[in-house]
This record gives sequence, C-alpha cells and structure tokens, in this order.
Amino acid sequence: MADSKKIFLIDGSAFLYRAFHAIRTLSTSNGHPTNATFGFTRILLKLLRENTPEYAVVFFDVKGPTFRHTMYDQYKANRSPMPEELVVQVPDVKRMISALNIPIIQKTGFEADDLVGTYATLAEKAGFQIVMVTGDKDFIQLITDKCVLWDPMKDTITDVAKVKEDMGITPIQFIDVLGLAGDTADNIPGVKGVGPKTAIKLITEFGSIDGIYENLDQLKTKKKLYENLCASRETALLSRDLATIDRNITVDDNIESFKLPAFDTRKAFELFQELEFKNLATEFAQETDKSKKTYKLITRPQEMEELVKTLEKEKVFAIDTETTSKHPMEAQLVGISFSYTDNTGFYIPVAHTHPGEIEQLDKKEILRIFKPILENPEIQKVGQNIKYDYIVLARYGIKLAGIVFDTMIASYLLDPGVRGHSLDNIAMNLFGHKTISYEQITGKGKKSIGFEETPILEAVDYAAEDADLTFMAYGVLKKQLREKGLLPLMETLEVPLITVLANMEMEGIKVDAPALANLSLTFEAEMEILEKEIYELAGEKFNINSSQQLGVILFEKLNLQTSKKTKKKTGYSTDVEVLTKLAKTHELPNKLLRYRTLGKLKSTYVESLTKLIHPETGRIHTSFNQAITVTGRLSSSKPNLQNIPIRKKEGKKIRETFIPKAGYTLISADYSQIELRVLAHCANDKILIEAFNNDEDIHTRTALEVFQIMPAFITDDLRNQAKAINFGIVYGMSAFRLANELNISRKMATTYIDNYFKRYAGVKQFIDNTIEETTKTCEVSTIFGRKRRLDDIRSSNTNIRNFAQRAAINTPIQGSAADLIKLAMIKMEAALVKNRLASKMLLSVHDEIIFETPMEEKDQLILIAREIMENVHPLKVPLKVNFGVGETWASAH
DNA sequence: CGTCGGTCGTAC
DNA sequence: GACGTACGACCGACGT
Repeated sequence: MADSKKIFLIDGSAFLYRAFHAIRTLSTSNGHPTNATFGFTRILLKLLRENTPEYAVVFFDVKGPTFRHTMYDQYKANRSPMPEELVVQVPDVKRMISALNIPIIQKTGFEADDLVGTYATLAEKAGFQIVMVTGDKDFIQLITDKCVLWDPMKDTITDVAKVKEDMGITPIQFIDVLGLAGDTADNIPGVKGVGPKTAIKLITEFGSIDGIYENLDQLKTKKKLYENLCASRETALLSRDLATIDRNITVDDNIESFKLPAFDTRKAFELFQELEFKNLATEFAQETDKSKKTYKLITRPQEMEELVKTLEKEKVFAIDTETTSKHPMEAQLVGISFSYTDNTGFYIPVAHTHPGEIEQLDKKEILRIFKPILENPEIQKVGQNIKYDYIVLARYGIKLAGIVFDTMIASYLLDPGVRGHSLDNIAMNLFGHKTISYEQITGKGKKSIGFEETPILEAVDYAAEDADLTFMAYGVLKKQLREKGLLPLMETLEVPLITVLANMEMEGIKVDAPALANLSLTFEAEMEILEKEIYELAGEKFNINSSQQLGVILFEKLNLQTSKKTKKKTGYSTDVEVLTKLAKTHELPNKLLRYRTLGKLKSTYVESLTKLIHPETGRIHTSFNQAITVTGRLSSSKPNLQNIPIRKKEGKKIRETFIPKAGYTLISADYSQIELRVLAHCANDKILIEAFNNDEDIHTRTALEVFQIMPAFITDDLRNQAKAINFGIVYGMSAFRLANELNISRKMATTYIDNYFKRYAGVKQFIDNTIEETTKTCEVSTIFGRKRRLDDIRSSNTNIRNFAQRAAINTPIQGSAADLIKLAMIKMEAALVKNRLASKMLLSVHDEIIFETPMEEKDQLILIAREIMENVHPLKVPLKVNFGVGETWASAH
C-alpha cells in the first residue's frame, strides 16, 4: 500500500470561499483585492510543501445551471451571488495555480464535487491512493479504503474508520443522511424536523432512506417524526439524489496528466510581484542566471591597466567597494569592483587575508593604477550608496570625483515611502533577481567571518554582481526618474549633496570626553540614590526601567489613580504625562521622573557618545542618511546627532560637551520659522506673508489674529498659546489635541481654530486644496518636485485616511524646508571652497547648520552663510537666518 | 542568543 | 481616536 501512488484532488471552489472569508482585507496598492488569492496560495503551498504530492489537480465549479438544477429548480436558490471582490480574484487564483503547474479541471453543467467523485473513482481503479482536499462534509460519501478526506485548514483527516467512529455509518450511507437532514447551504430541503442527529440515528437503525420507508410502521410511536417522514417521502428521495455526488461523468481519464512538473518559478514570481505578495515574490525569485553573466577576477597589473583604459573609454561605470565594516570611517578596503556594461563585472581583490591560490597585487600599487580614473571628474561614476565608497576611498587618499548617480537615492526618490532601498531590493524589484547574499559568503551570526577573510574565488561573484546590478539598475532607474520628472531633483540636489554629507561625516565633531565621563558619574550617583528611594517608596525592588512592572507597583500595589492605558492597550501608561499628574499625590512618581530623565541622558547620550568617539580622529562621525525619511529630510544615526537635548537644564549639559577644536569656534546658523515661511509661500496667505515681510514675531501676530485683542494685551502665556496653534497647523492638529495642549475646553479650542482659519484664509484654502488634490492623485509634492505617495488618503478607514490627510498637509511643508536646507548646504560648501575658508560644515539639524570656524574667520563666515542661506531660493516671503557663536554647541545655539 | 513589537523619550 | 518627521534604549515575548 505504502508504495502505491498518491493523488490529491483539490476542491478549488470551496477553498476560494474559505480563503476569501478567512483573510479579512488585502489588496494591491491600486486597490485590486487579493485576500482570496493570498489565502488560496498559502493553502496550496502548504499542501505542496508538507506532502510533496506526485499527482494533484484542482477542480472548480462552472458558473451556471447544473444537472441538479434540472432535478430541482430551487437548488442553491438561497445562495447569494459571488461577491464582486471575489469574482475579480478568480482569474488571479487560476493563474496562480497554473504558475505552480497544477492542472485545473472544470466542466460545464457539473460542480467541483462531481469532478472529484468521478476522478476519485477513476484514480482508485488505476490503483492510486486518493486524498480529497476540502472542508466540505458532502465529500464524506466518497471516502473508501483508498480515498480519504483532508481538511488542510483544520488539519483533520477523515477516513472510513473515522466516519464509523463519529457517526456509526459507512461513508456511502452519508448520502442518505444528507437526504434526510437536507442542507441549508445548498437549499436541499430534506425532511422537515429532521436534523443531522436524527438523520444519523435513523440511518444507523434502518440502513438507508429506503430502509426507513420500508419499515415506517416502526416509527409510528414517534408521531411528529412519522408524520414528517410520511409527508416528505418524495422530498427525501429528491434530496438524496441532489446530495449524491456524480461519480460517472464522461471525462478525459488520463490520470497521468495530473503528474506534477516543477513550478514555473518565473511565472509564479511575476504573478506574486504583480499581486504584491512581497515575501512570496522573494521566495520565488531566482538567483541570477550565471550563464548570462561574465564576472572576472582581475589580479595582474596589465589586466588592471587594460580595465582602466576601457573604463576611460566608456565614460560611465559603476563602482563598489568591499570592506571590513559597515561604518565607512572604520572600514578597511578589501576589494573593488567595477561594471561598465550590463551583465558584466570585474573584481579586484585588494586585501584578502586568506587569498588562497590567488596572488594579490600590492594595495598601494592597485590604488596607484586606479587613482587617476577615480579622481577624474570627466569619467562618470555610479554607485549604490556611493557616499560610503567615497568615504572609504577618501581615507585611502583617493578623492572620488564625477559621481553622477546613486541607485539607492534614485529608488528612494521614486518611492520614499518604501523602507529599504538596498541593492537586493532594487534588483528584486527591477529584475526579479535574488542577489548572492552577504551571509552566503561570510556566514551568519557568531560563526560569521569578515569579508577580508573570505577566499577570493568565493568573493568574486558576490562583489562583481553588486557592481553589475548597480550599473544595470542605473539605466532603468534613471529612465524612471526622468519619466516621473524627478531627474532635476536628483541631479541638482541629491547627487551634489552626497559628497557634501560625506565630507561632513568625515570631518566629525569634537566632544569633550572627560566632561562626558564626569556627567556619567554625576548622573550615576544621583540615580543610585533615587533607585534606593524608589524601592523604599514601592516597598519592594523591581525593574525601574520596566514600565510594565512600574504600572503594577503604581496602580495595583499603591492604588494610585489610573488615567490612561498605553496606545496598544497592553497595560497602564506610565509616561511623563501620567507620572506628572501622580507626582502631586505621591512621591514615587516624582522620583521616577527624575530617574527617567537621568537614565535617558546617561544611556542614550553620555554612554553611546562616549563609545562612538573615533579612536584616530577623537571626534564623533555620524551617518547622515539620505534615503530614509518619507518627507525628504535627512536623518542621522550612529549616533543620532539630530536629537541631542537642548530644551531642559540637564539635557543641555550634553550639548555643552560638543566643542570646537583648538583655535576654532562653533557657529550655528538657524533658519527662523522655516516651516511657517514655507507655509506662507505654499498657501500664499496674505497675513502670513505680510507678517514675514514686516519681520514680525509670528507667534505674537497669530495671538493678535486669533484672540482678537490689542497688542498691548498679549502676554507671554497668550503668545505661547498662539505658538502651539502655529505648530499645530503645520501638523494638522485637531481641536481635541489643542484643547489638551493648552488645557482649555474643546469648545474654546474649536473657536481658536475657527478664528485662525478665518484670519489665515489662505492657509485654510491651502489645506483644503491639498487634501482634495492628494485624494485625486494619491501624491504630494514639495516646492522642488519631491514626491510622496499617499494611497492611504483614499482608505475607507477613517483613522487611516485622517492620518494620510495630515501627512498630506505636513509633507510639502516639511519636505520643502528640507529641500531648501539641502540646497543651502550644497551652496555653502561651494562657497567655503571658493572663498578659501578653513571653516567646515559639521552638522545639519533640519533647519540648522553647524560650522566649525577659525576664530578669525568668524565674521566672514557669518556674512557668507547669511548671504547664501537667506537667498538659497526665492520664495514669496524672505528667509531669515539666526546666527550663534559659542565655545560649545549649547552656547552657539 | 537573536529578532521584533511595544513603550518611552529626545530632537526639529 | 485625537500632531507631522526621525533614532534608539530598554523590556519582554518568542523562536532557535
């Protein structure tokens, strides 16, 4: 038995519905529903993987009347038609099944059930073991010694023994059970008053419907049942016939045609990509077909000289470096790869520690050969995150020039909403290629080795592929950028910014390490005391850093007033707002707030900054990420220098540890109200423009407008309230939030907002227009043409839609401000060079640029920076920059 | 022992 | 539910 062949007969129609209902909603970005397709795919793949069947076939019903409708015109009459969202998925499901190379069978006038019955009979005759794959109990009648029923969703197998055990009948008797009990789903009437239980009992006793009617007298004692049976004789027989699965349809009986070939991986991949099943697409993506590729190892000087000549002639090539670290300021060069035409790549090993058979040319010699071409601005270079390679090469004395394109940034500009613009992702999206993974070469986790330790022959394909795919992606992405009108933004803003950021990263910023160490000690000492006091107040030790444990102490042990739950409702909230309230009634929350403040400063700032001081430069070198934020802002990481504290006293001490090098000073150049100025420009708002043109204090002006009082009556408090309103507008704030913020009634907040929009009518118009336009196009743009997709703005979910609406308002404002400061940075660097200044740009914090300037250059730098930054791009309002000079970042601000 | 979601806090 | 954009420390659940 075990060696007989197994065939899976799959009830496609049943799974279509089950998948549709099992998975709530799922659709592609353009709104095409995919939940049923996804669910069906999952079931099918699970089936194929867990059973690796040799034979399988999927059956579907055909729309329209069947022979059962001829027998009984009310058959399935209560069935509502297939929902439209499912109808549109049927072709997808069938394409998916075809891509997996599983045959599909359907026949006009019959249901999937009858096809399963017929093929089960045929297969049994042919000596197969049969597994019927369905959740439909009607199929029980088909079970035999060779044929079982498997429900993959519940993972239950029903065989002859199970039927006997559950119901005490044989499978074939189940037809008669259905005949008596009927089936509401199929609108099979059965006998009135007889349900499944009674039906089973009757069939167990009498063997069949015929048996019952032959012995009807025996049931006279049960009056109701007897009467019902008498009245429904015809119906019972009809129901039985309706419930009987046809096992003898005329069909093509070539079971061998159900033998499964391998998947059509390519087709499946393309379909999954089309349906936006990302994980499945990745799974079905194929590794690059190596026969198409020419990846060459270059080790001899003559070969290198030849390659250089070719690259010179080609005028544009992709470059990629292999190194020992992800951080460009620490990385040692291990190898360089190039590609100048599709499907080719060259790898030059530079410093593999286990070269194997291969002889590496001396590093210096290699760099000498390639330096001229790398530094030649006429020869164009393309890279994937080329800022990284620029920094690495710069540390080897090579100043990479002629950078014209970065595939990571291109991918980002095309869709900044997508997280992840790695070459792997890009290659997958553009070519459906799975790249050779880094782990494949170096191993994973503990056992992993550095790239320098990889044998050269194993590194070649990996390294060359990166350059190859980068070059290939360059061609496609450039075309896509052009089509979307994003090429100017790329070429005039993002590409020139690459080297500006690289230079800033390399420059780094000095921190006062001893001062940091002192802070650490001070914080630590106070935290220790607080810790003891907190345990005492709590009456026990607990993990102070665990908000969960803290919640239990505060609200269950000490019975303090609970005010709110956490966002995801996982427990009590213990954030600042809550603790501050509680601090009025209990000392513990008060101590905790202090503990949290110090802990935050110590672990997030003091300790991490200390760790990140570069051993050679003694400075801190952040990474400015150019392809992360949805709005176009930069982000900063390792460490994040864009959230160094400033607002509170303790935090300010951190900022004070950022200092200039000897003989220099720090200068901060801060755009004043850049976002509100951008808003004034975009909204073309009369009052806002007037206020900025007159260089008024914008918060005071808003106070005047909103509160409708004389200037003399504007207090600090009123100005602060107006400030909150101004900020809120930029973020799309609600009356609820404003009321909370200002501690006023919601009604009052509504009045303020109404007043605001009455006075600033241009702003109101801008918000309405933006939402309306974005709903039409699902896209917002900045002044410089940067785009962000906002498909959610059409969501039927109010929360999601509101969120998208606020993002639609905020993005052009935040994004345009980001565009402006990026351009300012580019122009500033050029100006520093042109004026032969020794000043350096060190940091950019959204609306601020930090310079390190020789004392004697101070005034000149401010003059130049003001000129450039304030005139970076003409708007309907002037741009204003405030300067601060100081011996620490805190005092420069 | 790594990953990942949740919570909290810092900046603009 | 209720204000946009980030990074990252810590906890705790979960999987290997």
